[in-house]
Amino acid sequence: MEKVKAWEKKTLITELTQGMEFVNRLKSKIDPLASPEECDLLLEKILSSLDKSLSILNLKAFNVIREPYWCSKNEVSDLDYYSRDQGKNMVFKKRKLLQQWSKQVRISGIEGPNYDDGYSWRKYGQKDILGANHPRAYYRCTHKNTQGCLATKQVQQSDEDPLVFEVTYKGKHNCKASQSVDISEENQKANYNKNQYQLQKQKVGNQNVEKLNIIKEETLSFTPLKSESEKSQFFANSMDPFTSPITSESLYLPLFPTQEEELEMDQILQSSKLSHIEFSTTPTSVINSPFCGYSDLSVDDQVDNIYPNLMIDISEFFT
DNA sequence: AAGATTTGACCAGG
DNA sequence: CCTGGTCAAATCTT
Repeated sequence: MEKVKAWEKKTLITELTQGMEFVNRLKSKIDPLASPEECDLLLEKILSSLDKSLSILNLKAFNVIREPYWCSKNEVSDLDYYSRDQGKNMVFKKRKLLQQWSKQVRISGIEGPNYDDGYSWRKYGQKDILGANHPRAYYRCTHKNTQGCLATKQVQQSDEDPLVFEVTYKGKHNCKASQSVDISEENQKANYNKNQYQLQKQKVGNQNVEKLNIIKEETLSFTPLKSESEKSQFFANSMDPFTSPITSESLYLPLFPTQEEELEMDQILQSSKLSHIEFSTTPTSVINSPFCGYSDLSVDDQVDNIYPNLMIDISEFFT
């Protein structure tokens, strides 16, 4: 127990210190020589540090607040940034961006990309990606033509772990079908079971029987990725605690706790006074969140709204 | 026959 | 010119 607390404390301090450093670096970058890309990257790093810190405090508020999945329209978000006009003067600009976010899905078996996430997709392309062992598949919402739904997703098998599929969603569903989709927890379980059944059916049909169970689905990032360069950086840096973007499971993955530490951490979480809270580690719970993107409420207000009886005592992290 | 997938061609951005 | 994303004709599946 104490060991994990020490580890949490150390990580928390590291993250906050890191965040401060990024803020200072950003502060020094806001001069005529800094590029908007540099500033964007630093901002993402700052948010990442704060998010990780919150995760360590067992308070994943940002994962709920920043989750764009539940928005009903295919909105584009504005990215504010500084650029230069032709006279090389710094000017303030807004860029329209299609919101996108990614997650990783771990399964067993070879049918990973076909797992059921509650929406119906139509594959429209596949591409070999430079430096990747596996091709990237492109899907769009089945209802694009009938209802003009612009949601798309990309699925790519991980190089490091063939059981992991990286899924990047772009845009949000505005089709009727998606709005009526019930992605409650029970329904998700049903989807998983259905998936398992289909996998087994297919494999048996191929005379290649093996145990096919969905081991785990884990959301690694629901962060809206604001540019292609950041997106490519996400995967490149996803195991780097200092450059990876905000991740809902960043508490675990980038910091490489030992198995023993992970086990103890689970015990802590289970015995914790916060353990009754269901955190949004899958779209299942996230999707029922009343929040959509950023709101005018402060973080405190939003947390209070989600968990009205939540009392957080962080002193134990510093004992 | 209708809908979904495959795959080479095309296109835009860097 | 290279790369990633999309298109669309051919093919496959239901």
